[in-house]
Amino acid sequence: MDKAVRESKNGSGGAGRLTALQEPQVSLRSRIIEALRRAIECGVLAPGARLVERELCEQLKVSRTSLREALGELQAEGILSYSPTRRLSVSVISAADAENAYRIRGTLEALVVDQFIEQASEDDVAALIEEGDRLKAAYRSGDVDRMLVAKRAFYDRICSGAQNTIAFDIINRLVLRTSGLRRRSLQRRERQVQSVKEVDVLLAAIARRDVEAARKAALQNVTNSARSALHTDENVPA
Amino acid sequence: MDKAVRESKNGSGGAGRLTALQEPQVSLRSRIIEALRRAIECGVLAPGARLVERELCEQLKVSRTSLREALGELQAEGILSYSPTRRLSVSVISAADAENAYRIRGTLEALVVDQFIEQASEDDVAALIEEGDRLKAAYRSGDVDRMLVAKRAFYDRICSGAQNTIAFDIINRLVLRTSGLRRRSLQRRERQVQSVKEVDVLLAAIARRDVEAARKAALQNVTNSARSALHTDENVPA
DNA sequence: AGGACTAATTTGTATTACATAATACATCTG
DNA sequence: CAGATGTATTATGTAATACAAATTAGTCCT
Repeated sequence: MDKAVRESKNGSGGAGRLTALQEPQVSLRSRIIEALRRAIECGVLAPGARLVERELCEQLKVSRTSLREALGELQAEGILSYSPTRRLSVSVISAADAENAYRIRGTLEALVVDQFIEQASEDDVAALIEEGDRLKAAYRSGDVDRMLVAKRAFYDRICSGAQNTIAFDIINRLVLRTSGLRRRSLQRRERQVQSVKEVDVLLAAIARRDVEAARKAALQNVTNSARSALHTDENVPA
Repeated sequence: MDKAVRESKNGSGGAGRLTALQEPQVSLRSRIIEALRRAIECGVLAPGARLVERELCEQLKVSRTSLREALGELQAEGILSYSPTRRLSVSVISAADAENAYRIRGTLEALVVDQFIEQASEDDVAALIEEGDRLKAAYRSGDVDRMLVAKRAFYDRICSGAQNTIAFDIINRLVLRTSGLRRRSLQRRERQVQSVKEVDVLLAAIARRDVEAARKAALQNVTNSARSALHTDENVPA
């Protein structure tokens, strides 16, 4: 999944030779999926929101055939779901499932961090640190969308350094599934500050190739996210 | 994914109350997916095999529309993939990816086993042990298909006892992705014998609610599977 | 208001169509 | 004849249309 993201990191082309043009055209389906995903991640389509095929077709200006292929995929991913009565809506993740999603993410992130340290070159580490700077900048900016993008890029670096694309895909899926919850928690300044610190701790551990510390940092990171997202004061509006 | 599997475990209905009839009709799409998945798992469609839409339509007797929806889903799951030249085929998993898949499975299984011990009732444990018996019987029978089914049922029990459906889905996906490799290794008698032992160790640990031992057993189990599947003597035909 | 009947939507599936891309096959040229 | 070029065939991506079955909304009746 997320082929687009992965393919976009083309190596530096040597001058004098033509490089194959990647993605002559991203398939419409991918673009629809991308659009919907973004909409969900950004909260344009809130959890629970009902989706009507015809409307989406009109808004996206695509045929129902293509739309449905995209919807099918998102449903397979679990971020859309059909009610018993066949109505499609953005999945509302239960607290229990969210808890599980976070737990799984925790183990997975610990795993890839481990692999990263084991396999990454010095350059990879440097690149990751740089990506980390961008991530921190995003947190400081307070712009949630930017955080989401930066965070994903950060993961991407770790996973590709760890040479574990599968984990990347799974993590991304999990993240998306909890994006409904995440959003609010990411908006809280204190969480942002905390996140910056966490990134620092993690990067420091990675930089000195301290597997144990890094695993712990990764796990802690997710644990905190979970806590912040889950038992967030639901009574904010009160 | 695998909605069908999940929905089929309806709780015991108290007498005197009507239970909603589940799955009034499994959608055609699900059935197509199921058929293709089984074909892949059983090796009817070997890794690398090319798939032609029209042919599949004819064989399955469904419209291209429906077929494509199914194909899309399987592709999203990673068990089918498009070549850069748009040819669809059963994914051939690289050794590196397989290694990762197994590693991830290892951590996930350790996690759910942990959760199982933490949350399962005595009944759940009893049910799991029973399921384990069936699994062992399957291993002893030497019938690979039966093993696959039993193994999945076993996982299902663990995950539902652990109340972690998400993990179940992910594990299933991973299993499917490596099914090409698995098959051969499952056929080897020694592996079967070994598997029976492993199940016993795991169940024993779970029965006495020994988290550490159980985690270790689960992890060991996957590690062994991986070893058996991966560095399997490729030179069998030689 | 409560209930039954009808009309309008929505979804699942199928068919047909067509442009573009990919492959196989035939031809030409040196 | 090898290699290159052109052409026919097949496959895929996307759209449009159709229609039955299920669902929902709306209307009318009492």
